[in-house]
Amino acid sequence: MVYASEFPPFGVTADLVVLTVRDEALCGVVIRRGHAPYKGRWALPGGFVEPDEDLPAAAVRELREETGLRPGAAHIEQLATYGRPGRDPRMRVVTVAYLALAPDLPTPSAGSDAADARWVPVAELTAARLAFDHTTILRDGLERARAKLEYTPLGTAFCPAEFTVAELRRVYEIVWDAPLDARNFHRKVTKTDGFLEPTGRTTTRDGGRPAQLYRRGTSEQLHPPLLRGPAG
Amino acid sequence: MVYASEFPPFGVTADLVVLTVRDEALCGVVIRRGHAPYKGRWALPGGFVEPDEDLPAAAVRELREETGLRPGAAHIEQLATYGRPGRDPRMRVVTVAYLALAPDLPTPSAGSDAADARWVPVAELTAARLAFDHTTILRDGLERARAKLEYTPLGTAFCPAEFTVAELRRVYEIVWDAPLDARNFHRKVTKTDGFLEPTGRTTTRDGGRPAQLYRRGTSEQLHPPLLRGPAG
DNA sequence: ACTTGTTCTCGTCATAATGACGATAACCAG
DNA sequence: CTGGTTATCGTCATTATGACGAGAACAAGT
Repeated sequence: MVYASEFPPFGVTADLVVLTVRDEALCGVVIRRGHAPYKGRWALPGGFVEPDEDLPAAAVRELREETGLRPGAAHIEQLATYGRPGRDPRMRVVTVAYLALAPDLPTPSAGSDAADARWVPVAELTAARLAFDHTTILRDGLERARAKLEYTPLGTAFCPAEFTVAELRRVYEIVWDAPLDARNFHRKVTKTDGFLEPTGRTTTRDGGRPAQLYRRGTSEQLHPPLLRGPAG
Repeated sequence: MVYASEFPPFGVTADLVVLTVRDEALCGVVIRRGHAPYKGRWALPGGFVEPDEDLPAAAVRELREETGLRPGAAHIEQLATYGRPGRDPRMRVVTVAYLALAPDLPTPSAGSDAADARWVPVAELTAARLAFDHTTILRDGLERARAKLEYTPLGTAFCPAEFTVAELRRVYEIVWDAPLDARNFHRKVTKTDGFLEPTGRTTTRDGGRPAQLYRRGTSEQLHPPLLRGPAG
């Protein structure tokens, strides 16, 4: 690999907005920074892309190294890229941000690098002053996640492999921070082709009458979408 | 600016998918490459980001330098970032791609760098073998543009400042490559709040009965969206 | 002046999707 | 067996959509 002198060298990092729904709140992963700059501040997990590493691979690697999460269950997609000069005081860095949506997994064992990784409710994170421009990245990730629930079945990425309609509805209510009518939601998700696939099994883990268990269907898009209010 | 040795240096470019509607076809800008690699092949306009330049600024600069287009009229947004190792045979390059939607402007005067910039129908471009992974980037840009027409008023970015409903409908038909019912389309766009703003003036440039002229409204999102068929 | 061709714009009707909400089913705990 | 809880189905009014009829308002030609 030759590095010509004709082009300015940039550092490139892959950072992640990792979201889950736990304890009735939408939470994101942050890690406590161990050294300057922004020492002691919360930051999104991430790090430099290696010389021969693909960008999605770097995101997955950082997710595993810094949070201990297995990428298998999570949905990961590219979010956006941030490169404002001065956003890293040390040098010119371009950050390719990824958005990961995961079911509620146990907090990673504080082994390896993941020592200070934590799930924190996003309400606290958006109010806090994160390192670098990570507050902006987090906000963009949140808006992307909220929008994606409208026209894709990705709400299921927050659920375990098998889940009930009510559990999926709680996901929507928590991510959108708005109450939904249980009966209309049930009608919508069960009648939209390809959204849910019944397993035949039932569960009573939510109390009350037993609920059907579903897994995610095959479609990538919802037709028609499940829209938030006109305020959206 | 210090370049620590601890991180691998990347080249960073800003490339553009520039789309317009002209002569009843969706067209994109390509330039003919003057030197290796891919000498003589069509490529998307773009180039290296400068050491103290913001990413959107680099995209706007490249657009102006390589195509002579004034960024004022166009809509520009970040598309995605491409960084697969080996995508540029010379060195490791990460490309931040931008999507630009512009009204039909005259072909740039073949002055400056824009000597070999051309508008080419996207049907030809997607079939051609563009330089690097630019075919992939172009496809992603096309899909983004098609999707954005559904739930934003960005179809107006392809129109001049004042336009008729029929002209906007032609944009939709050409971008989606599907016929639309003129009467239903008219009802939809004129009754969706914030989509169009009447100017009071009329025109007969399309022949037939004079048509109202509109400009773009203030809303950023369409509620409800203007969906393509369930085929998605 | 009148006809013809064109496009614009409004209206009608059936169907589909949505929001609001009643009612029943099926479990658990006491 | 009673009351509490949640799941699921159904009803009804409202809204959005797709298909299409019909008149309005121009230009061009006769």
